[in-house]
Amino acid sequence: MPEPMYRQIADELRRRIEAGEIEPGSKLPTEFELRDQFSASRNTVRDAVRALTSQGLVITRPGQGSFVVDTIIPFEITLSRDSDTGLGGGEGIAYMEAAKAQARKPEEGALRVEIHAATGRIGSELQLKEGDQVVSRNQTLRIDGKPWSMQTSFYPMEFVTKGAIRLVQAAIIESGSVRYVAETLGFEQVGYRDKITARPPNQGEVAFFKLPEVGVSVLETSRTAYDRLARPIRYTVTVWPADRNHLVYNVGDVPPEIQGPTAAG
Amino acid sequence: MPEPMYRQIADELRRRIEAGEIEPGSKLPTEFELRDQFSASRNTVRDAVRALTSQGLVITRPGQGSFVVDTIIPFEITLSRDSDTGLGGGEGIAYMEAAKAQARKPEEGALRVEIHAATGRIGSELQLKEGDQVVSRNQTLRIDGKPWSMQTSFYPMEFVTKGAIRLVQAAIIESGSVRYVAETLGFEQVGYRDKITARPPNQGEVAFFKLPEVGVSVLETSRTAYDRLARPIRYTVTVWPADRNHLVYNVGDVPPEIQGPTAAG
DNA sequence: AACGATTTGTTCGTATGTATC
DNA sequence: TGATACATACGAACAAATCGT
Repeated sequence: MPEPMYRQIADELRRRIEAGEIEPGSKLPTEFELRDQFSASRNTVRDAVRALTSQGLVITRPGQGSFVVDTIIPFEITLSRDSDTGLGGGEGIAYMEAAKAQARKPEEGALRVEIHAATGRIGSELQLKEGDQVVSRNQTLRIDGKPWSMQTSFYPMEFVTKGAIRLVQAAIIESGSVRYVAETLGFEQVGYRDKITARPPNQGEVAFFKLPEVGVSVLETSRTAYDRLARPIRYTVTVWPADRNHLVYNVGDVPPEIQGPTAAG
Repeated sequence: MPEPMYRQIADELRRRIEAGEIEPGSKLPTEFELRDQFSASRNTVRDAVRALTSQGLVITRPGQGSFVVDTIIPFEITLSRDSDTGLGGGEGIAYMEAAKAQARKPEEGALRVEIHAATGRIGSELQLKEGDQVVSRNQTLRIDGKPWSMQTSFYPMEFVTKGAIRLVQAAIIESGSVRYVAETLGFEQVGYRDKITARPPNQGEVAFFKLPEVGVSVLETSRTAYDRLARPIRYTVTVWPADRNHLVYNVGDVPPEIQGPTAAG
């Protein structure tokens, strides 16, 4: 009894997929056909197909069938600072520009502004006291009509009372929030620390990004930005479905990329 | 019929876990107990528990039970260049030092050296011609006895024939491969580009890292390093289980972190 | 718009295997 | 060795989504 039957079936199907016998986007045999092919019960072949979905190789669609996942051309987003503009990568404007450069059509979703008490991570990263308030500015981004990323920035509420009024308005700040805070309050962003992790999507992310419930991870970046006096001025959390986003950091002297992601194939 | 029963059960169990009614590391009721509690069949409660495992909330152990996942203190590894040493973060020596700084005990696994034809991504990133050879140097790293990361570096075989003989020897280069190549051949690394993605672990990674088959993602970083003349001198792929690793990049002027990851809690 | 056929999703019952204590 | 608990496997029935007629 080396391997359970459902694994043997899964391995054989994976072999067929990787050998190109079943092409990306095409339909697998139905569960009843697989049942006959492998002389197993329907439940057992379902276990096999589920093993493949959990590895991100296959998706199932009720009423239609099971399909080999279609290859998505990932969007490469550079999160290190652009040496020309000096802007941080990956946020608002920079993201939009990067998308256009890769011949994609970006759209910004509605901006949602909220005020909360600074809790846990947000409070400690912004070095706030217990009970201090923060403004959160949440925005979604789509590329070519597909939901692509979800970003929430947190600012100390003190920034608003000190004059950065537009932070609490649910309207996009055209020049960019970073520049707005610098011009209004004099807090000039000189650097940031990004922390990156990956995890399965939660229920809200599954719904928003239309992800399968298993087989696709999300990347989460959290960025703390600092001003010249090493004070934290912003904390931004971004969620990126890993099937359509690759994050890029350039460190030191790096030649420009020859082409978009298609060239790297 | 809003939600299928197994989802309702999963949601209720998730609620209990998140409310702290079932603590991290502790045992869930057995499948038979859950069957009685929820008046469902054993198969249905199994579906519920599987939903939780696929979200990384629970692990099941044959003969023992199902357990709420234990919180792992993630290891934070800075991949941007250290401004003092000028070395790239995350590799060999730098990784070991970072681990020690976080009061962890790092160990290096055996080094595996192989020679291959440069295919696909490796060939294009190193700008090699069809049929050119590459040296791969693969190494695993453990922290506190647990497998932590797996790294493979690729160098053009030409480097060896030009004198960097130690690249094909299965022995650790104490001073670091980067410095060795610089000293031997004069290819001094001045920068690198990291591309980061996340995906479900493959079978080999599940086995090596002892990961559950669902619920944990791996981060994959691929680094192309360049010399002063913008020539690629190295391509390194590293796999990091996301449950125990956070990647960090510092961009611009960033104050040092006050403490290890425990402080950020 | 309605219906039937197809295909996956959900639920149950049952039996047996395997890992752990 | 036995008891416990999860894993695998099969069979069956009905539900729900999709598609074409």
